[in-house]
Order: sequence, then structure tokens, then C-alpha cells
Amino acid sequence: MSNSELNKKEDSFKVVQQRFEEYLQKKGCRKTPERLEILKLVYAQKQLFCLDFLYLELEKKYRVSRATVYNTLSLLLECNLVKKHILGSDGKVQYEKAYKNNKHYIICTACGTAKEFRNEYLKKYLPSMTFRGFTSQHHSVYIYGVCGKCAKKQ
Amino acid sequence: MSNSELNKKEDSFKVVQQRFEEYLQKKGCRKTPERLEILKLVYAQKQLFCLDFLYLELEKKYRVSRATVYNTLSLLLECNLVKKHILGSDGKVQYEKAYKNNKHYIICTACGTAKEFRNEYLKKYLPSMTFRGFTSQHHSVYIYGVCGKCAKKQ
DNA sequence: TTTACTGCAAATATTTTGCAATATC
DNA sequence: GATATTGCAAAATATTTGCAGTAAA
Repeated sequence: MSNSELNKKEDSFKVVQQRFEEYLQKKGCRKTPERLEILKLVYAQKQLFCLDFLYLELEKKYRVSRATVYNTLSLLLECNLVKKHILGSDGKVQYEKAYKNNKHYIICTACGTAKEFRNEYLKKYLPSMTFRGFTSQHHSVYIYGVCGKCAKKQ
Repeated sequence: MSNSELNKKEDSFKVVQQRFEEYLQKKGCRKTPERLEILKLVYAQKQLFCLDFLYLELEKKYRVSRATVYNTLSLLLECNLVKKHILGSDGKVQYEKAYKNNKHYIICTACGTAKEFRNEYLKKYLPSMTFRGFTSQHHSVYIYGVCGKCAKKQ
């Protein structure tokens, strides 16, 4: 990654952190090291992840409980910094960062695989849509179907 | 609803029922009255619903267990006849029919409300997209943000 | 100094599984 | 007739809550 790209990423995280801290303040919640560490770890992920992945990663370095991870993910969900999904037919809950993360997925409902696809048009068109009174912040597009591998098996 | 609309709806359900029955056969599963009743009830819903809503509705007329509802919803998920979601910040699981039900939602992450919006362009564009080996069957679009009501409260 | 947050453990909620009876094929 | 599915209850998972100690404001 180039220097300018790294700077961009750091700036972006500053915005994220600020939004979280403002939300906490507005809600009368405290800024704790646990909450910040969880936010950092969430934003270090490029893929979908489950709650226990976060917990197990955090556990390696800090003393932290699952209850705190649940609590923090709920806060992040409320202030639009995290998305929570159920994709595929396995029915498992997955999370991903939300800020500037407008993803488009194709999902095989047979094997549960979620694969990202890029589409510049959607990326521009969807954020440009307006709705009375509604301030949009990010979006997700899911196209469900059956992948090549599973189609062969059937 | 006009006669022709009613016929259309019935025809559409025939296709759904046939797809389900074919899937059951392919998988070596049996066609049971419980499974058909659950499918019917799912397709009678115009909105998102939770599993327990189905169970409580079914219970009024039939002897059926939650385990069967879970089992059947999993089967319907696998054969792309049902979608499973987590929308909003309450983190609750919701379901909806999938066949010919390509919905677009705006979701307020503050109050958890999911509101459908119509967009003819997306409705046509998304199903027309092609991916190597992947057969797409239905889609969902979610635009997350904060609704007017919640923006005022903050 | 006040009180929200923490970890831990217990409580709840959600989902899955084991089993004997039943119904589909 | 063979066996997958059922309801029920018990087990396994996932999530939330109560509590006493700790730490942010």
C-alpha cells in the first residue's frame, strides 16, 4: 500500500472513531478502552466475520468478555458503524464494518458462500438516491442464487 | 383484486409449490402436509415476519411444533424460496418469501424500521446482471440510515 | 465522587437434536 | 414394509442480565 493510501485509511478511521465517540457522548455512554479496541478490530477486517472471531482475537491480547463484545457491537450497529447479516442457508450471523463499505454480494444459498462483486454504477447510483426525511449512510446489495459448483452437484 | 390478478397469484404459487416439491424430491425428502402448510403461510405474507409468528399462526389450525417450522424454513432457504434477514439495530431475525419478491428497503438503524421502496430501474437492472457460473434467482437492496423522526430526536 | 462499564456467572432466548410414534413412498 | 418426519422434551448455542468490583468523567 502506498503512503497516500495509508494516510487515507488512517484519516478514514479517525472519522469512524469520532462518530463512535460522538454517539457515545450523545447517549451518555463512556469511552472505554474495550470499546475502542473492538472498533479498531472491526475496522481492520476486510471480510465478514462473526462475533466469536472478534472475541477470540481480542482475548489473545486483552482481558475482555463476550458480554462486552455483544454490548459494543450493538452500539456500533445503532450508530451505523457496523452491519449485521444472515447470508446463505447456514443461518449464521455475520458482521462487517459499515462506514464507506457499500458492498455488493452474490450469495449461493446452497453452500452459503458470499462473494463480493464490484459494480461502479451501483456504487454511485444508490448513495445518490434520496428519500423524504431519510438520511442514507450506506447500503448493501445481495443477489441470491446458486453457484456453479452447487449447480453441478444438484 | 381482479380475477386476472387472482389467477396470476394462484399460478405464481403453483410454480413456488412445484419448485419446493422438486427440491424435496431431489434431496430425498418427503412431501408432508406440514411443509406445504408452512409454505402456503409464508407466501400469504406481504411483509417481513419472524419464525414465531408462523408458529403461532399455524398452531391455531394445526398440531405443529417449532422444530418443524425451523426445519421447513431451512429447506425453503436452501431452495431459494425464502430470505432470512437481520435489519435494523434490534438484531432480530426476520423472514420473507423470495420468489418474485425482489425488494428494496430503507432501514432506520436508530429505530429499526424497514420500509420498502419501489424502483423500477433496480428491479430490471439487478436481475439482468450475470456472473460466471452463478445463476441468480432474487435480490435484496438495503439502504441504511436515519429516518426523519429519529433525526429530530437526536 | 458518582455511576456506567467491566468480567463473570447465571438466566433467557433461540436453535438443534434424540427418541418413539406416525405417515410417506 | 422401510425409513424420513413428526411432536415433544431435552440439549446445545447464542444472547442478555444481575452483581460487585473498577474506572471514566
